[in-house]
Amino acid sequence: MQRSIEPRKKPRQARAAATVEAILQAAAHILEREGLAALNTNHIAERAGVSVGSLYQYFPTKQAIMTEIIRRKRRRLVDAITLSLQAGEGESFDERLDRLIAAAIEHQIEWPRLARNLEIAEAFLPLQEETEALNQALADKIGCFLGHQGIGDVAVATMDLIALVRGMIDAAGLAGETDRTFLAERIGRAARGYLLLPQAAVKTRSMGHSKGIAQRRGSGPTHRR
Amino acid sequence: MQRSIEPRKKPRQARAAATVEAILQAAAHILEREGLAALNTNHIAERAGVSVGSLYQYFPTKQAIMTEIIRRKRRRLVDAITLSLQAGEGESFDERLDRLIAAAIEHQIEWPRLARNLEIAEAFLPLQEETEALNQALADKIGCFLGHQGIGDVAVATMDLIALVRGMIDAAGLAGETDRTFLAERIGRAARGYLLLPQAAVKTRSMGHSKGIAQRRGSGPTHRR
DNA sequence: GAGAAAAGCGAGTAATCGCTCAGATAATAG
DNA sequence: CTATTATCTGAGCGATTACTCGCTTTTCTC
Repeated sequence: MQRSIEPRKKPRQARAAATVEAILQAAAHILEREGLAALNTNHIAERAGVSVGSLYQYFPTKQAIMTEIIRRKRRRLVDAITLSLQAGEGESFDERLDRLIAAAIEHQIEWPRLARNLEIAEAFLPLQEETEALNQALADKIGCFLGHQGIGDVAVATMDLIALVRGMIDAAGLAGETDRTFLAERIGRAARGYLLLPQAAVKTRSMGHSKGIAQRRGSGPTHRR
Repeated sequence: MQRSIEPRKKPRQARAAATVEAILQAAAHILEREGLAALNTNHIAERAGVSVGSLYQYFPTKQAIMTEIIRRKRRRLVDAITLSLQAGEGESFDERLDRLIAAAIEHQIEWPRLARNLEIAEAFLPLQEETEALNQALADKIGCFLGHQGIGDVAVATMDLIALVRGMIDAAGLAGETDRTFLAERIGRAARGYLLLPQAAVKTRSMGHSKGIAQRRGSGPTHRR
């Protein structure tokens, strides 16, 4: 039932490498311009200027193509975050936070529909593990940064910050915003509020049927199963 | 090319109404437990304990089923937001904000994968108009609430707040969190930071190739096309 | 150059899945 | 009861599309 999503074979000649690039390029292009529904293997091959046969030499399934695109994008994100943290070494907390936010915006806002369609495509791919790993990698880097700031629960804070930043950038991107500075300023306010405002004393205003065990506080997010 | 997404006919007998409910129930169940990829009409019918034929008596297309689920969920959201604002009339800003956040959490966290998959499914449905209308309805209510707080650009603020809150709740839900109080407190900090922290003077630290026209400021989000 | 290996081709196959329709069954009316 | 209307059934049609395979062309090796 479940077919492979791993690449089939490595290209050995230059033209083969070019073919692989053309395929990925074409798929990304279709995702940005025509949407997920238009993404079928015949169309990808056509747009890439190769035959379906060639496509299937390097990717055993259509999902493998999407997987590779997602993996590359993730690699770029991790790199960008890493770089932005390195670049800001020695700077103030505020400056470094701004760098982080700017890097995230730059990464996500350039091709907003591609970004969104990739997130959607993930729903059809068996990538939960890799997603966890990515989040872990980001959490490590960002958590290390936050750790120096006396933030309490670093794991939770990291998850929240990523979610907050992603949510706001995605919404802005889909709304057609291109002014990165304005967006960065707004995200910065939310992030600073999250990180710096005092934690409210836990008023136990009961909040509906709280059917969970009162776990949590300083042990990281609970993962299902 | 585009088929209808409106219900086909109203059930007139009790058992027919039960059939419709069973179908919607089954579809939602599949979305929560098995994911979007497993959502096909044969499977829905099977799980609902009816035949495909019956399914197509009430829903002309598969998309019509998803549309109905989404519409119901939206109706519940608007109702919950409205109620939470009414309930808090006369209370302080802080209390009302907390009510809003609690309502959003209650709405989104119960079936987190269903919520996520519905958002994804929307990408395949011709619901832009309704989505705009929903956002407008929420923006009106929330904007009216925010308007009394001296927030500058209410439209942008509303969009940002919704994105921020949704992002954080979704992430927490998918991570398996069930402690609503803890989550509400964190979201509250981010929201308050966004709303109450002073807008930073616009430092023109150039942020990459800012290829957009410097539009924006106080005129609401720019929508594509 | 010859031979081998890699890359490319694209018509065709097979599987999936949305959806129909001809007829069976149940509820309701008179 | 009969007639009528509402509901339900599920085998299978049709369209889409992921994927294969036998063959050709290009590049590499010696």
